[in-house]
Amino acid sequence: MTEVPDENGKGKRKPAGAAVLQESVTSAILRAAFAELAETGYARMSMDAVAKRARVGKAAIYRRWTSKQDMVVALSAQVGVPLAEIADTGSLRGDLLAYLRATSKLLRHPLASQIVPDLLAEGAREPVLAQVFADVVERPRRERATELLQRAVERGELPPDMDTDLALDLLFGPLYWRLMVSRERMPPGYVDRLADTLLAALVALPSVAAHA
Amino acid sequence: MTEVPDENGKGKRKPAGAAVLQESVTSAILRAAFAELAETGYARMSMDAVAKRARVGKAAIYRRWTSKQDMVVALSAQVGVPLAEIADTGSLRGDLLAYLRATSKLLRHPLASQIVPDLLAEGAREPVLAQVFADVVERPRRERATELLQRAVERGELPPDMDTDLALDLLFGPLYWRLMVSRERMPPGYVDRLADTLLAALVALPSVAAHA
DNA sequence: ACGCAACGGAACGGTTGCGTTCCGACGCCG
DNA sequence: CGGCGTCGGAACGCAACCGTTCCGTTGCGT
Repeated sequence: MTEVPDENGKGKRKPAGAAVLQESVTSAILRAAFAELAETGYARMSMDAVAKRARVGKAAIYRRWTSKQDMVVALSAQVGVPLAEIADTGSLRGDLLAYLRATSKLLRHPLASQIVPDLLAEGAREPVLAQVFADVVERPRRERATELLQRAVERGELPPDMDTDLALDLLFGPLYWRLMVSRERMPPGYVDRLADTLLAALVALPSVAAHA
Repeated sequence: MTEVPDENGKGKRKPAGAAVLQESVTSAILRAAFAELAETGYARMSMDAVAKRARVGKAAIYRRWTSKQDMVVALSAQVGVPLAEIADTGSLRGDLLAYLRATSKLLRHPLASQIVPDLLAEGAREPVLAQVFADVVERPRRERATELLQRAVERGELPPDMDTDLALDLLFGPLYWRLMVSRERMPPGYVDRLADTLLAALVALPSVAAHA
């Protein structure tokens, strides 16, 4: 159900459409759905609007996916994967900065910044959305960040019995709060100061066993 | 437009309804809208459903508010205000713990935890929702937390030139991330460990002027 | 005792959306 | 060169929702 057909199936066609040259119908639909999702939100997004924006008949959409939900799930799966790379810069502080900068750039993306909170909220009602979001965004990010912390432990920059669970919340939380919830602008040097503060917080982190 | 009429207008009535005894029509509507908002989400919430759940005619709703948006704004304004109290326990650590516990309890409320992210996401498209959310939830919280930090400065627990902006993100972010985004359960002692870590982070906070 | 005002409930017209179906056009593949 | 499959587009039936209007009922204030 969820599979996205390869670009160009058996029956190929030349561009044909007016403006969108050289683009397959499938990718035109997904691109339109992405934009529409950002503008309108999942709940209000209409398939007619997607078809219209993609200069496509609705039949072309339902030939590929069985429903709006199915299409959005496929779209999320395709978009979510490539955004989970974190570089190894050789030091914890460098890795932190790289991660914070990458995340900040991502969360400032005009489309993503609208879609992420929307799908997150909708996920509370449509479990399949929450699932794909967890699998395709949340988990990869968490894994990359865990590797980042593990590298610091191996370098001796962090203690081995560190509370990873809490550390991850410290990495993700403040930046997400500022950019997605509070939505205030970041003053110059904000990311650098955040990195320094997180550095201090991480080395002061109680071990997993600590209870008070 | 937004004003909520006093309980019981000129033409009073006894309960009349079946189950909901002793409850004014207005509060029955708001209660139903709150529940419906949590279940369905703002975009999908229907006025018919609210009326039905409140055992009320739709006319009774539109006699009070002009639209769904108007009603939700009034509802948010009424609910949002009382949740911004933070105690003065005499020490920064005590205040932090009190704040974290209070917030954690609030964000675990089954209705609020559904409504908050939903209205937040919707606020990106309906500015009036974002506005009321900022005025009625965000700003009061921010003010209380600023007072918390200010008290710590006066006690000498934090430096006076602290970067308040960054400090607030550290206070709000991790807990919000865990409870609203990641939505994983909090292991025993989590809040205490978070408080200790934040304590360390706050004293290590660079001053406002610092750039690297 | 009476009238007024708000009540619950049902129905309205108009709009919107979903998912399906049908159409004529067009390109590729054999 | 002829047929097959997909194309864009329009229309369909059906359901839901909005906001309004009307109805007969019910209780409070005078």
